[in-house]
Amino acid sequence: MMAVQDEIQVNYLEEMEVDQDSAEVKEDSSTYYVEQETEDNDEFLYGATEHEEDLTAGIVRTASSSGITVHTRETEGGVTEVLGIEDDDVSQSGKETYETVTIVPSEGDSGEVSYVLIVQQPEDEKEEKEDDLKVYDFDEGEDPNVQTENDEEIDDPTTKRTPKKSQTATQAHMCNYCNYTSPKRYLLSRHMKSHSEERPHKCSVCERGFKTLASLQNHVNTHTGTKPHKCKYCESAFTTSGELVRHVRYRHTHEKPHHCTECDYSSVELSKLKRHMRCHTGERPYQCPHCTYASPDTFKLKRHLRIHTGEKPYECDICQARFTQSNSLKAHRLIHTGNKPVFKCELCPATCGRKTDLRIHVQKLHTSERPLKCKRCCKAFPDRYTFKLHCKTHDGEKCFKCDLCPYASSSQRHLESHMLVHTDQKPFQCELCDQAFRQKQLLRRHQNLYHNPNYVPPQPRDKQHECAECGRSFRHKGNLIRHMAIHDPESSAHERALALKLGRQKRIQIIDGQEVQVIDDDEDDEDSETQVLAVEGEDGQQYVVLEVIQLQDGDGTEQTVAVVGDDTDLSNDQILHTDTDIGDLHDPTLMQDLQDSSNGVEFPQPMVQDIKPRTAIKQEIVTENDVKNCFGFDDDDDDEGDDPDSLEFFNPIST
DNA sequence: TTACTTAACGCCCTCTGCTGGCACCGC
DNA sequence: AGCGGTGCCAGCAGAGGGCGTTAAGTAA
Repeated sequence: MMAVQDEIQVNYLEEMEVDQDSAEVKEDSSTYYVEQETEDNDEFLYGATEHEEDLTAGIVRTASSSGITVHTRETEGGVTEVLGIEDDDVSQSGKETYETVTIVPSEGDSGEVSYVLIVQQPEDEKEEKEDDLKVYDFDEGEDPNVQTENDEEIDDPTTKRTPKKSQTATQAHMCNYCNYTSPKRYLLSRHMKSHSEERPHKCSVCERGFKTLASLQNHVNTHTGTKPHKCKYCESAFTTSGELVRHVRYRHTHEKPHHCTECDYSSVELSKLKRHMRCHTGERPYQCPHCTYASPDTFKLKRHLRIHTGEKPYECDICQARFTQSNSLKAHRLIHTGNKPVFKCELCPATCGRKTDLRIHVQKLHTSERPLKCKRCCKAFPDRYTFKLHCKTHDGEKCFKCDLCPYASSSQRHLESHMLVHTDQKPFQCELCDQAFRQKQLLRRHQNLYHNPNYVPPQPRDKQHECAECGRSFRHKGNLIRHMAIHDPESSAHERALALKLGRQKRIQIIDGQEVQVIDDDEDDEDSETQVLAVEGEDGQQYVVLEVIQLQDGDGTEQTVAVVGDDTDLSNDQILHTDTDIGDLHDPTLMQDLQDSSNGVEFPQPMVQDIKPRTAIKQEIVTENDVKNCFGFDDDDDDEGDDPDSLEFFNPIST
């Protein structure tokens, strides 16, 4: 800090300091932030206004804050030069106060380079200012210890040096270390204690020292628990009367004399209002040394620094998880206690664990900028929730109808897949052979079967559907339902109706004068294995039933037929070409997809298309006897030997 | 000169809101 | 299997409340 002294001797006008790290320009107790320059040359300006102009000599910037405007210039060498400082109030009054300043590098004790800002006063003000300064001038012959303290005070960015402008040189008693003056000698004497680190009044309990007897007495009271100032509204008690008064204002009278001029905020303490004002000005005096974050107060900076230090002072006593903030721990603890609050949505049955999540829920599901239109029926809905509710009304309804044939589906995806039949497109081409498919899963299954030697078909499922009457178990719910008819023969029609109502769809029906239900599968189970049936055709050839379709006779009556496949070249006119070949039977997942996508397809007549070896499916009318003969059908599936789920059994290649 | 009051600083706390990662679920 | 929607959770920051401490003002 001797550099300061030297400069003061030469050009003793007014000293300011610019710390290199924060580029912080301080004048007395007010702090003006000129600019912050980080390692990556990002620049931050904490001021109400900013002006930047490129000049050949460098970049000139203007930053304003708290009624003071600071003009700086960055030269080519990266040196920031403060050109001048303006008092906005004075400037507005028309009085020119533009000052010339220079920045002098100064090496501090810590090794960090600071800058001393020397402000050049205009000549006409200089004399008057110097007269004033004489009043507060430092005595060069002061005790060197005292001088050191003063240096530390200047180095400390939090140190305030508040001149009392109202005080004049006519007051008799003046402090030699600061601008304090007092008409009373004792007051100055008392004030001088603030400059001294001497603490003559020692606590007998903890040996801590205090400057005044009153301070010691208050401290001793903390040891003894003596709190003489008791609140008349509650049980609280305090060591000083000031604490009690403030407490009463905070807790009981809610008297808030300090009002914000920008908003309706008011506070008990002025310091709180000052802190509050930073949210209006955007002032962030506390710069993080590790990143670009700057905080409006010390606590936030301290809290923020934990990110860099990794400090997590809050530990869960149950699971030892650690947190940087106390409230994070508090929220975490609720997981263990089970006392999680439940925030119920007023607009739907949804509940959330936290208020903020409920708000997001309402935002996402119950607010929408524009109405949502149902693609199926074109109705519009105000938000996502009502839209989703509406969509459920379409469940089971085949809203997606083909324009070229009577096909209808409950899903847009299925309709799109179906349309490939009309366009004869097969977008999924096998890269290892010339096979192509209409569906992605068909290609995948094909590649597994023919190009992947490591492919292992999934295991058949357990028999999870048990009859409550006799204890027999079935793999498929449909079989159980059918089985239940044994116990109550009169209920079959009702059960079928119920099954249909529940959305379960019959996979195979043999129409031969009378309806025979062969097998159902679990529509509600995505993992359900496909019911694959084998039948024997009129030519004695065994066929595998791949799918069941509805046909219309000439008289308009519907007939259900089974689509079957074999491993032979087919030349029958009534051949339904699909992407499926016999190998499909190895892949139950694929078969499920196939049946899902073809279920309910209404073909006015069979479609005859190109036939390729191993990709042709022969369509046959199969009879009940065909099926029964083929299966040795005994009306249940609890025997592995005749289990229609058994792919091996139904694989025509293996037979 | 003393004792009390007031102002100011600073620390710690809570409440709140936003964000992003993650897991789960349904399509 | 992939993807989007959704809820849960941790991390983090903004804002403000409450109080301990100290210094300055002031009346007795």
